[in-house]
Amino acid sequence: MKAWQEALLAWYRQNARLLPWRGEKDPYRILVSEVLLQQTRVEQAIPYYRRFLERFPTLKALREASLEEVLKVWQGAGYYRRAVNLHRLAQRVEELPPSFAELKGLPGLGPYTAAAVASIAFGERVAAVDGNVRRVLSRLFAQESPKEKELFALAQGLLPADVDPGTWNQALMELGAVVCLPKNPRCPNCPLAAFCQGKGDWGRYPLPRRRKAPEERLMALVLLGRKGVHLERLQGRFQGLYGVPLFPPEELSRREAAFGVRSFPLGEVRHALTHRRLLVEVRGALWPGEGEDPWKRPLPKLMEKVLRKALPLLAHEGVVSLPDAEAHGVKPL
DNA sequence: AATGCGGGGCC
DNA sequence: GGCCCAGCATT
Repeated sequence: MKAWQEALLAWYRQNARLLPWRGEKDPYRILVSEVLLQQTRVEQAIPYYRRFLERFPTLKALREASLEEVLKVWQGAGYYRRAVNLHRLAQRVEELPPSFAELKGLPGLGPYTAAAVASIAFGERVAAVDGNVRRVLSRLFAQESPKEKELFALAQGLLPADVDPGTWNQALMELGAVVCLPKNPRCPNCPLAAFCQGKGDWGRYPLPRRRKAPEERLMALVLLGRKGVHLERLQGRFQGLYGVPLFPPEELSRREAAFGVRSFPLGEVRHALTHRRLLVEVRGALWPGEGEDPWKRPLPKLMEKVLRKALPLLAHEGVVSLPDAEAHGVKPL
């Protein structure tokens, strides 16, 4: 084993954060943690990890739950396909297969998550390359734009013999998460500083690829019926969750005609996604249908904003219960 | 290889 | 406001 590998492992033994899934043996619980951690910071994932496992403690419990129930627990965590895929996975297999190759075929498990579960839960010697590992290795070996395949081959070759692969993978990720940071890396505190070829100008490794999120204009139509708001199951973006009709502005007249209403403006809502800046004009109308209480459904954050903007309409005749809304963090204007 | 998919924290 | 996060699926 090389000196830098010893240094990393020694650092990890001393500095590993105490996280709920550290030391966990149950492969299912490790899987849940890894899926929740996809593109999600540790601090954000922890409460969902606890909530999810309290409600679905085993693969069997998850399998027997309804998708909507699963989404309700996932509400707020984002990337809702992860929840859908986890639910599908539970239907697909009785138990988690103990190998990287088999795990990688399951819904929602790509190369990273399959490798993470295989190495951490089952001890398989396979490298798990996430954004942290990519950044750490890019800097350590001064690689500006390493390709994914090369990076995996490199990481695979770096797995030390006689070290638990799950521990090694986590040590590399931990370093990236708390020392080898994207913006302000703490090189003076880094156990690998003496070995790092990219330390001088860390900004080059890896080279950031920039793109700015374009703006997208949409309209949201809040229809207030006798018993509440008209909700649809959303398609595409926010798939599986619920919300009011959301569409491009040019569809307004067609939508109004379909519902038999004339709408009026309630205000604008801005919502930033990673690759889009949404500018949503919220419109409302009284509608002869029934509708329902929206706060009982899994809603994306955008729809919470839309409904908050529509609060003056919702308060109309007290059809929608404001206490329910406030329980969801919605405050009157 | 590029794009869509959430939400939150940090600068 | 931009950037990034223990990525995956689709094209």
